[in-house]
Amino acid sequence: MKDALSILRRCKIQPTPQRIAVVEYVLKSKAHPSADDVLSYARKKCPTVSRATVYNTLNLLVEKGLLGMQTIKEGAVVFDSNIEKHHHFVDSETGDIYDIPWDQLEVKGKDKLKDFEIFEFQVILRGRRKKK
Amino acid sequence: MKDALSILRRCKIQPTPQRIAVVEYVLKSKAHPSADDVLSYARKKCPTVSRATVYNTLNLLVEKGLLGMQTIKEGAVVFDSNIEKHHHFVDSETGDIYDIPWDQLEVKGKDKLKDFEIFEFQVILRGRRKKK
DNA sequence: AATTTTATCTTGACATTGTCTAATATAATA
DNA sequence: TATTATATTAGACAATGTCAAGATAAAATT
Repeated sequence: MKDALSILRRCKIQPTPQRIAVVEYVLKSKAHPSADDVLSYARKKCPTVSRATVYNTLNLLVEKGLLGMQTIKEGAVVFDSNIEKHHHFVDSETGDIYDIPWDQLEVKGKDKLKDFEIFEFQVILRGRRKKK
Repeated sequence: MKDALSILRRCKIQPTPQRIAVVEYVLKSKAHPSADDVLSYARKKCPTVSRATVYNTLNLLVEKGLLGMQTIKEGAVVFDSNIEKHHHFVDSETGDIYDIPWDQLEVKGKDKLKDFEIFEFQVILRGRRKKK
């Protein structure tokens, strides 16, 4: 029940060869592919698939909750005159970014991550800023 | 002692009108400007300043530790077939992204952030993956 | 089956973010 | 002043993403 076709059907997304190619790759991959990675793969199965279709399909999958989307990679950067360590809160509506003082949050459990040597970390929160 | 000129001198960055314009804006702004925001402002003071110079200067400031840099905004996105909640670890050398199971980390203190209504959050860690 | 309607795809144009190079300008040094 | 080193510029380029218009295909209706 994990083939691309039935996944699409189950989510009421009309299956097409293009969408199947996208889903096959993206839902199996344990890496974190970029849209362009997906495009490259999809073109192997479906050489005429267009960039727009890949983007549309990925967005569809995200809307349906089948796929997560993370803005971790570089590509759009903002600068921060506050060079104290701090966390960030992003207003989902406006995109505004607020600094959260470092000592307001505590992250426990990092020392249990044996596979990783941690240079730095931060908490990113998203939501809505309350009006005063 | 907080004017752009002395800041640049103190850090042994040769002051130029272009750099001063960049520093003035970026070190005072409490918002989180993008490179393009900085460019726009810098051109008010220094109409001929080029995109390259702004980028160069921002990178210089980051290298010297005068400025923080965050990749929070959208612009380059990766997708994630793991739709369970989880945190992320980014390998600083390779750029590889690893999922950290949700229950491995705990973030305390969120309820003290009275000004914000939190829809979601995650911890982003950066460092080096240990080889086995 | 034929036609209309609807959904999907493609192409190509465009915007944004960022890097790079070659040429020029400026400053520092001898 | 002549030389050298450092900064700046313009423009080309690449990557990521959005959008609109027309072409295609599928579904629904008659």
